[in-house]
Amino acid sequence: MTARPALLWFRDDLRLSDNPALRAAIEHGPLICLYIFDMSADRRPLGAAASWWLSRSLTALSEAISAKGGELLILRGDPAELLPRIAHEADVGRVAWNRRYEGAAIELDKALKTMLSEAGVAVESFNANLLNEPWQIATKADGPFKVFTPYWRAARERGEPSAPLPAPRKLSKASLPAALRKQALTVADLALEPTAPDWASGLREAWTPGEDGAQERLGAFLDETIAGYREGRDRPDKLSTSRLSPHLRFGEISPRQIWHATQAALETGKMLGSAGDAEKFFSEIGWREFSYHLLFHNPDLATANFNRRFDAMSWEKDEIALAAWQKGRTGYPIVDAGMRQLWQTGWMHNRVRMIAASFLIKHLLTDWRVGEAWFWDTLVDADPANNPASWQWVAGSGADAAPYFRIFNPVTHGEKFDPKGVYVRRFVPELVGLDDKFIHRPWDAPASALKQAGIVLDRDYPKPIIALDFGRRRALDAFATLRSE
DNA sequence: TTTTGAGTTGTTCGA
DNA sequence: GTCGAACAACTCAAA
Repeated sequence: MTARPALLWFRDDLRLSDNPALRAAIEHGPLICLYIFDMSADRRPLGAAASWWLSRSLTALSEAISAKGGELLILRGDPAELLPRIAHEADVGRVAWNRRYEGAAIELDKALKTMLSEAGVAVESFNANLLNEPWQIATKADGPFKVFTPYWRAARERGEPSAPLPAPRKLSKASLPAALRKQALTVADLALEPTAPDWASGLREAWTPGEDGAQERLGAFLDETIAGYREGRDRPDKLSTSRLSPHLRFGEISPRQIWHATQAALETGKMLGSAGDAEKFFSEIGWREFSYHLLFHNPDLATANFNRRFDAMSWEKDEIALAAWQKGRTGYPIVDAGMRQLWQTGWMHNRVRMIAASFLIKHLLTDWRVGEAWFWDTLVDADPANNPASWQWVAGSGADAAPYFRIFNPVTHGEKFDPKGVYVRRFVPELVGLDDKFIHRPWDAPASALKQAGIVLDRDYPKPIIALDFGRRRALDAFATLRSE
């Protein structure tokens, strides 16, 4: 009698190394590797850019599994219906997965655990994607943290994260019943990549989705980029960030792996960065952890104000201004460069995300959820925790939020963080010839400078869609109404 | 229970 | 150009 197969359900953990569910599953007999493209309306669907990434990442995963003798089974539908059926048809004895933290995903996983257990299937779940489970970090009063610094201090006091697991050398392949095999899809069948029009060329140039691509990027970051990270991370004109966010989003690399690789590079002296650079990098990983902590304790983080006082806010609904922001035609070069970088590459530098988000929320007085939804659709790293937590932070409705009177000035920020306009010129080519002095405020440029650059305002590049002092004043007044009393 | 120190990422104004 | 102060209280987390 042969052992019943074990089923590994891949979700946001598209890797073979440091994958605890995978390790648990291969200990018992033949293996079924499964990915389900979730079609249920109960879960938030992926945005377009993330769908593109998923397509590439699944291809990479499928190839990596095949290279080790296994096979990735891809299906489409509702996991609540599919998983119990597969377990039954394939006589699965054990199911393993790595945990997710969105409210709807937790609900689904709980329900499945019950269903499968009642059907005589052993179910195991693991932490693969966080240094600490959200519930493992708590205040002395046993509550959730609402401020990053004490959260991160408490997390650090738990000590070093455990060592990452190696990838299995070989994978076995369970035989599938014919009925199930007939439903198997290829990645191409999922049709996640755009065709007409094909808007993904900039994404293909910028990224290599998949576990190998993630490890390469980490290696390059630790070999070179991390030097000066502490200050350099704020400079969009330099490639000074890790750009690991989409790899983390899909679990192609784990924070444990990042932590230990960074620590090892630091200790062997191979790294150009200082201990201070590494510490800053760790704290950015910490912000991701904090966002998951917030999401776990506030499942409606993407839809409801963390600070309920903001429910009384009356936002503007200006479709024309919103479209200008989305297309990168606000007339503020740093905002427009960011929004176009997002559109072209599926990613935006963190500093510019804050500037662009602040502009939408404060100067255009737009509900943060509108911006969150746009980023969700256009970011390859659109993350269920980071994205809403960060938008709420900028809005002032979130945990540990900036005081309401902090309204980023896109001109000052541009001049501070992109002093030569290198970033602006990269993504707003119509301003290429404009003098550095006016690159962040073309409307101030004298006629001669515009003429020399071959720019006619409102023909080649828009005049500002809103005056900064007007927008700032309006936002301050609107936010003032939310104060107590 | 009360107190105390502290809190990612800012802006503007006036000396 | 540079620097400090004002902005406006508020909430969190621990002692």
